[in-house]
Amino acid sequence: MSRKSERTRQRIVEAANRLFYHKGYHNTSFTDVVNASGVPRGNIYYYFKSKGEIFHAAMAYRLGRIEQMLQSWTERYPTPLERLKRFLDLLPDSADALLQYGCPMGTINAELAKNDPTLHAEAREMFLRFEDWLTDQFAELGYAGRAREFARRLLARGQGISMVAHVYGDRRFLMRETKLLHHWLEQLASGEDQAEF
Amino acid sequence: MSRKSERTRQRIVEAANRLFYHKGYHNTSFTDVVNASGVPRGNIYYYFKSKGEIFHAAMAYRLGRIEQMLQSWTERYPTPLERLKRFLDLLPDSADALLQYGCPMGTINAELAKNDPTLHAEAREMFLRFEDWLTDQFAELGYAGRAREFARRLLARGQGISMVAHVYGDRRFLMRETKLLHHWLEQLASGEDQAEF
DNA sequence: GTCTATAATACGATAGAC
DNA sequence: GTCTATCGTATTATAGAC
Repeated sequence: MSRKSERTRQRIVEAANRLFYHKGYHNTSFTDVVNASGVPRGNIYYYFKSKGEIFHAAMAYRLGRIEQMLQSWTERYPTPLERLKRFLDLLPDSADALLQYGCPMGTINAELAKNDPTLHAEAREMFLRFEDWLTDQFAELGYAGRAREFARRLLARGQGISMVAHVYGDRRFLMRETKLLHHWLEQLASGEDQAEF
Repeated sequence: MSRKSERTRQRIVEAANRLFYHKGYHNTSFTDVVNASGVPRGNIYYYFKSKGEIFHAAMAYRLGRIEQMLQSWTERYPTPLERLKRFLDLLPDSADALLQYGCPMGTINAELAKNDPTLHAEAREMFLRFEDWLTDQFAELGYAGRAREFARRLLARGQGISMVAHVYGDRRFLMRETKLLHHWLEQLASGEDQAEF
């Protein structure tokens, strides 16, 4: 595959990925992808033979970025508390997009979990990567036995905050609730587990 | 409008409402509604002149049921703590549907908030009704100044739990996290606010 | 008010020239 | 590898007989 064709393919993937986030999967048409990517209509079928395959490529692209991000956090921050707090910073850092389109991971999963098991399994992988990484951090923090429980709980808290902030368009809510999660993590790190959350 | 035509109209609304929940709005076709309602094809256009109008009717239907439910809780349970705990019982009570299709209120809002402002405004009304009712209960519990904050937080917690339980298909998570929320409410009712959550 | 037939368009996908 | 023209189907929506 030539360098130019790789770039074309990547243009399609990134355009489709953006549209799937901004409009949802079912509400994104082939024509949308064609227009957004600038690639001639039939040409897309040279790279992907169906809409499902484009989705597959978009999820692979996202997974790569997520893994890259998590790995960079692991390298940059020496303590699990710092890493977990960096994770929480995703919320304020991407507040604009979250308010307008919701969580890129949560909204696509909620849409496809209804009745597209194959596509949903690919979308769910994003959750699993985050969960594994968060589990590692909670374990290193001293909660080995409950690390996965805490990880899943933290994901759910983030999803709830993103969802409600999105539905209400409420930036202050997003910021306020994120602070609460910081407090929780600090309590956990200091050994004061009584809050339980 | 005759009694029969009212029944026909209602059949359409209920079929569409169920489909919007089970498949999502954009993934529900007119043909789906025709098949599910048993009403002849063109006949639907006698009652609704567009898909958007069917959605409007479906949301009005849901809102009526929500208001009916909240009012019955207000009448049946004398204390705000009992009412709030009844609200939490929605999660285990509808666990089967939540695991398969997600929260009926959350998923439709997440889908339409992306880029359908008119339809989204109608879906958001459901959140507002719950929030107002929850706010009343927290106020009566003695947290007048923070009642709306607590109401929105409780909604977000429920949304996060529903979302993650849906994505993972994890019923035990749903049950476990709901218990945590019960503890929170009990702490609030007993005046031990230090947990903050 | 009810129903069938069908229009008009948008959809995902293909064929084939270059 | 690239691009245009177009296919067959599913979509929303209408016309008009009863």
